[in-house]
Amino acid sequence: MKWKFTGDIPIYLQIMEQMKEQIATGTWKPGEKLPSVRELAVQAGVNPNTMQKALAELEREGMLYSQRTAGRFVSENEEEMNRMQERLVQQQLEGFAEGMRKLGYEPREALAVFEAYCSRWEETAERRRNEYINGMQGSL
Amino acid sequence: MKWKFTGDIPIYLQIMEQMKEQIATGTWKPGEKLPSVRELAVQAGVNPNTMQKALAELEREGMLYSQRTAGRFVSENEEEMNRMQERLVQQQLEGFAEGMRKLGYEPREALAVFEAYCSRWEETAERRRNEYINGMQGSL
Amino acid sequence: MKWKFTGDIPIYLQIMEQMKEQIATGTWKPGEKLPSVRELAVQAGVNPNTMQKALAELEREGMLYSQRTAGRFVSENEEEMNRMQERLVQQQLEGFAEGMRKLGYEPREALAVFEAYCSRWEETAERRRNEYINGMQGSL
Amino acid sequence: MKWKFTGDIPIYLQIMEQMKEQIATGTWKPGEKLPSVRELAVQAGVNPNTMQKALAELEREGMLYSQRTAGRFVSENEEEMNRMQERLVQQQLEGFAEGMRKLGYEPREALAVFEAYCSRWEETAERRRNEYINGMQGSL
DNA sequence: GTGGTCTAGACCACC
DNA sequence: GTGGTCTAGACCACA
Repeated sequence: MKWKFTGDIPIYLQIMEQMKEQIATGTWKPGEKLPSVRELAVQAGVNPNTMQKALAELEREGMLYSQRTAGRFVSENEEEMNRMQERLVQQQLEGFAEGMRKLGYEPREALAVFEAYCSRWEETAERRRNEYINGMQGSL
Repeated sequence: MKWKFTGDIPIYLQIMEQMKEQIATGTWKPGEKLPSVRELAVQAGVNPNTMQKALAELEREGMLYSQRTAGRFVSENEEEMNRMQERLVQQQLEGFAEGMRKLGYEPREALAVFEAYCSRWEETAERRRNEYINGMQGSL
Repeated sequence: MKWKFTGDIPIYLQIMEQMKEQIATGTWKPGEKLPSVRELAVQAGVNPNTMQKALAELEREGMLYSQRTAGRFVSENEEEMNRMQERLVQQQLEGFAEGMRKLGYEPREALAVFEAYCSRWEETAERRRNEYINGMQGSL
Repeated sequence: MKWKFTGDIPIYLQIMEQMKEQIATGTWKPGEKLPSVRELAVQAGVNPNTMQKALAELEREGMLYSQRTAGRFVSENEEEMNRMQERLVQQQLEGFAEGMRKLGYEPREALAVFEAYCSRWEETAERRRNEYINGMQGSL
């Protein structure tokens, strides 16, 4: 696991976010055992207190559970995890819709704008891919 | 202008956000004179210093300009304002795409999900409209 | 006389500066009679109080003198004017030397840098002149 | 660090200027940790808020960066700092050229005048040095 | 009356 | 102990 922090957001929040990402994308599987707090803290280069706070918070949110003697694990309660995931997605959607509304866009308009954004994004991704391939060929 | 603050974000940032909304949606027109710092502070129920900080920051961002003895005005530089608006939209788009990516969604997938969200939203809006009409009829 | 004001410096100071420039460059000659305060204020588009303050200040500095009934005049005391001019120049020199010193430049180094600046300046001026001439020719 | 303030310029601007000087002349090195806001405020004899404002502004300009719980540091981005330095020099040059222009001097003329100023300055410096040496000898 | 600056003193989240 | 935010209240130059 790679950790990267920016200066102006509480570190424990950044840790939580990055852990959620690991779980959502399946890098960390349900039931998997986490390293100890101390080890994680060392890996991340943060104060153990800070790591502890992040894990405790994630536990409160139901993403992790701890067995007093055996360590901490990614939650296995699939239903719970799904509900969690769904809630996060819902938050994203509402946040985006609300943000765009404040800028004067109706949901459908926001949708159109985001569609355009996706197209632009795919285009550049495509271009990069080609450049990468050409670069490879050039190096032969 | 109505002000509403939540406890966990600096007030001056919330003021800035709400003012941007007023300008983006055209409630405040370019060139329009704002109430004095003191008056705005009273309206919002915050300390003049806090309001001052929010306004100064918005000024730094180019949304407002001040004439030291005459008051503060919404920026008239239309081009600048458009660029501002565009930047805010871009931020929304990128924030949403990034947020969804962290939840395991590719941009196109996020688009589909948001499309579904829009449909749901329109449906409820439609339903509410009908209920409203029916309610009206019922009250006759 | 053309007036141009920027927002973040007291207007009366800007008036003073621009008047000094007029006098230093000989646009206004010693002994020349100035328009009335009211007229100047109208020309400059400022409050008569503001213009009055600027003129009073210039008078205090010895650049103008007023005859109660006849109006205000540019000072004729040549010696005084020369001393004034010299003082202003001295201020510029010292200010520049001090500013550069704070940036780590000895006077001689500052001189060299300014020499380079002059060369650059002349170059662009030259280029602009040529472009102007060519533009003229092109329009024939 | 010694602090000295004059009454007619906002204190926080004077603080900024003096800090820039410290950094430009290398008294404060890139990456170096600054004393805490409170301590600096005490040293300078100003209110912590005032010091905070000055530091925040310098941070906005990229001369400093802060880690919320560890303290404030001089920026390490050397390239950025060089650009900063260059910009300050450029400001000095343009300010001087413009100031002299208003007094009726073309850039080259200003250069000549400044050259004379440098010579005078070196002369007095030389004289002072000799007096100092003689004083030393005299005191034997 | 306007924006701007400053002081004094407080509280907070974070590490 | 650190930076950051906020309040309450004051003063100033300017128009």
